[in-house]
Amino acid sequence: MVYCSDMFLFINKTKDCQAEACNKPCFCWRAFFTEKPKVLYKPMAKLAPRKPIPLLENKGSAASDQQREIAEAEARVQSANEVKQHDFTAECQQSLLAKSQQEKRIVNSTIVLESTEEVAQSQSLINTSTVDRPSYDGYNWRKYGQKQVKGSEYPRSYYKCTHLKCPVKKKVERSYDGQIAEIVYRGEHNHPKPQPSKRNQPAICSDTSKETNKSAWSNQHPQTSEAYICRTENQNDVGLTIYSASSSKVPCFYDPIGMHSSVRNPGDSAEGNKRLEATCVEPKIKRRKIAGQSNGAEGCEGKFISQNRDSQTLIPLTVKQITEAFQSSDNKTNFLVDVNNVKLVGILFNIAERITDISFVVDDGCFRSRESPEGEIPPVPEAPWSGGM
DNA sequence: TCTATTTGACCCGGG
DNA sequence: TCCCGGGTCAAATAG
Ligand SMILES: [Zn+2]
Repeated sequence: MVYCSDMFLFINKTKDCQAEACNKPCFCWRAFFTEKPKVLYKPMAKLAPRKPIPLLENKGSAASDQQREIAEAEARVQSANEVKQHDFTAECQQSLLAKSQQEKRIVNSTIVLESTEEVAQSQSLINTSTVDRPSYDGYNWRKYGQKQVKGSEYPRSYYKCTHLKCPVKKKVERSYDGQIAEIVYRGEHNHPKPQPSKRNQPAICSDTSKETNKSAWSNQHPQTSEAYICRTENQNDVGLTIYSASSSKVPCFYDPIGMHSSVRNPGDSAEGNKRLEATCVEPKIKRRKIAGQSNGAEGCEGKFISQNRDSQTLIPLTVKQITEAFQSSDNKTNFLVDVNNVKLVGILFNIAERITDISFVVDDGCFRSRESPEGEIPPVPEAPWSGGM
């Protein structure tokens, strides 16, 4: 098995387990890979090159590449959601819709792994080329603010989709070393992904400004209904970063920054229909005048504040949660993960040097793989360490 | 000249 | 009512 280095493995909780025989709170999970961001956050102003860089142009500085990677990571997060849409059965989709209001949070941590290409298939949506070509998330974003949030040690950046009238926004928190601390998407795009035109790609800000640069655009993916992207549900997406070593058989995990391990679950209520609240944007009067608070502007701009709004979040998962990992057979590597006190046995299937699938065994013994039809419970693969889970 | 980012000020809901 | 803090605006700035 060949491990791809610097990749993130995101594990998404897609829905609650509905197997009849299962009374326990287990879930269905699906995973996807993304590259591990390495860029350092540089709070410096005006460092970001605004000019979009033609795809493929990047072969340049490592720094650029790193930046791109971060962006891609984000993109994948979002794309994963798309993927999700495809993979699920109608039933699942309904389930998702039910929760659509909830914020989507994805956690990640680091692990090692291989093939960057990831599970590519599913993700083909996004990336496609192994080569860089950042696809970011395929949408164009404009940064409209940055702020140091109180509870967070990292600055939070605010982005808006640049598409006309598209209400989608995203908040990105990134650690100084480039780790994605959290990404939250709100709303759903009301337009298809923009075509990858080298020109005119509004900075895809995937990150703090400086990184914005070079973006190569991507979007290659089939259109997939992006309409669903943000509406997906999960509040508990968890991600693992797999780190790795090129050919080692056993992944070695490490924790670059001692990341956050908190997996936050928005309170989420599932109800609520996801209609984006229309924001009535009225011409606002300029606010920035003198300190005197002027009468409030009269615009009533709806805010997507509640957690039931569509959104997604990326949260790092500490490596501690990956309690064990090792290769069990020719094309499988197992690892044990502890997510919210739920023990998951992850199995990375690797065929032809490509990771083709990942499945998890929840502590209740139910086994779910991305493609597993609802209710079907494939035999539980035996985990080498099963004795001590 | 144009466009995107930076960044401090402002808005506004919650406590 | 005041204060706090997250989110947003928009002038200034940079490329
Ligand atoms: Zn959009």
